[in-house]
Amino acid sequence: MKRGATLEDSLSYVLRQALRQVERGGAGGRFSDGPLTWEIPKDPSFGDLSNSISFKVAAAQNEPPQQFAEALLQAFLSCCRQAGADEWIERVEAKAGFLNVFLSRQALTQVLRSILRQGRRYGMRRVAPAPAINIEFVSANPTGPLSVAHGRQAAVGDVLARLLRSQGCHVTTEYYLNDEGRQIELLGRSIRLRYAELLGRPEPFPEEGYHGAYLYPIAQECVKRFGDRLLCEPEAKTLPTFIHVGQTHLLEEIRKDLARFGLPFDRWSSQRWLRVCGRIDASLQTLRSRGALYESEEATWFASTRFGDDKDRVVRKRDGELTYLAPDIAYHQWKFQRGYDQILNLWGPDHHGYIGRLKAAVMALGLPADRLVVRIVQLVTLSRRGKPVPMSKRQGEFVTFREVLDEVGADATRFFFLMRTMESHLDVDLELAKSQSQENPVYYVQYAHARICSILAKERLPWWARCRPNLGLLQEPEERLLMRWLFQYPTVLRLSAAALEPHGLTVYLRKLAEGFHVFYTKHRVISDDPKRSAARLALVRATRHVLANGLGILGISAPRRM
RNA sequence: GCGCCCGUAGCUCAGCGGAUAGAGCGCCAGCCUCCGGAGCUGGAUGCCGUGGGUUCAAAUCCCGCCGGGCGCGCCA
Repeated sequence: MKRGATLEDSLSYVLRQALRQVERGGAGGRFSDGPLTWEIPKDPSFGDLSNSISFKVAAAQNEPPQQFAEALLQAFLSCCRQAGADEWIERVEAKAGFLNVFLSRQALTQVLRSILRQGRRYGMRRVAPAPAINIEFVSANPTGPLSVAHGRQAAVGDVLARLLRSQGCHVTTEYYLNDEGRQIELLGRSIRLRYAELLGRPEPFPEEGYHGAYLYPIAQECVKRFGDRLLCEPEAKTLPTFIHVGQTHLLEEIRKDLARFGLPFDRWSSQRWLRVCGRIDASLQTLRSRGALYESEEATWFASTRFGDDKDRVVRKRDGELTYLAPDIAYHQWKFQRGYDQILNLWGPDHHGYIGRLKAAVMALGLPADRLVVRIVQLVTLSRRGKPVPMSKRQGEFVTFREVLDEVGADATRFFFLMRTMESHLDVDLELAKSQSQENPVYYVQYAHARICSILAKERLPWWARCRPNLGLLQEPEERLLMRWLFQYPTVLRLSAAALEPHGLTVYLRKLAEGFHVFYTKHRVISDDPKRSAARLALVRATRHVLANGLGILGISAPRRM
């Protein structure tokens, strides 16, 4: 096996060679140059890896699939021999058109050995040069507490970053701060009104203001720091003070939640900063020089329809103010200028209509728009024992991310947020998520890890057994199945990263934990047979590494005891 | 009206072009002299929303319809 290549990689190489041989004999097209991917059959009776390329080639060559599969099988076997890979394979079958590969015991024990050698590096890839990827997510306005939907975005984005890093990418996580504009001014005014209210001089509260009770502590702070001085001056003059106090406070709360969730952003970008250093004007200038802006009805428009958008968009309003699109264009131009190979944004579903205009802007700037990928993370609903929990409590109040974190805890919250594909609506049953018992899938996985730790703590082996465990002794079906799961881990990481979908990893970890629990129930690890104990301890130790690595990528703790 | 997401077991959802459609929860029946029972074993449950099409092969891809959710501002 080539250094750094997984067993799966090597077998793909061999398969490609075999296909080339068979194709040369036949009349068909060049399938051997196309993508060749192994599937992992759910049913182990179909082998450890399987491939259905024969159907495609056979259809093109007008040949029965099974007949082609049999020819491919012969070529595959001889290529294996040539490549010296035949020791990894117990047997290969051509069945109903599929090519099913059964790994040898040697291959599986080799997997075990590489896990034990690599430890936390198992499953990691190294790519040179490392692609640079920027992921921007959460980016909630500092005008209130994080919502449950933000929490889901936080979990997905963070795990995506870790997954991509595991595949050798250089990832920057980034939070874009809308620290200027109408919403922020509204925040300042809302705080001022609460402040006036606390001082016994209430004024009518506007419909569109921020009604949430979380503004009272901020108003209280203003009272403490400034007394009633801020009411003596005109609103226009004191607004910056209210905004500053409010934004600082709310941003601090957001950071606290994210920190509790184990999520430190690499970079915080600010809209205000973009404006101050002239980047917004500059990018509008670029658009103008490229003829993508025009004036109409006293406003400035971006001709986004020329770049595939449904309609043109205003960037500067009649009153001279910029719309939110202008700074966002500048922000993305700046991200491109920073030289990323891929720029990934995670947005809520309410932003989906916005993708078109942003892509249009990137194209209009002459930037490679295909490097910008926007994924929508769908909404979260909460339930309790199957009954929906209303997300919006009173006016301006909603169930916050923090409340869920308080009730359920960071580990379980993360796991539940990652159990579904990000583009599906997600329902989290709070009672299920926080129950520290039977039915909770988080504990199922963590329990497997803790169980192994407690076994390992009991290890009392003679030195000779510990040094060179004979892994060939692992012959029980449950042992083989467990090794099969361990073998799949790198593939699961690779596929999850490629699909930009973390949830496959949570599904996998449940299966791995199940594989362990089944093995554990059936067989004793530590027995009076030192050789067998040593082999099983090695198996169990490898399992622990993979559980810990997988949980690590999910950002979930792998407890030694529970 | 237009756009996006979703309709799969009683509930929450995997599977997203391949072999007999799966898991968890819930329900029923079992398993601790022995490494952690937060575990394991067995059982019942399905016109994969619907009608067409593409394909050797469709829950999966394409089109129509029905049902649910969310968007569609010179708000962000």
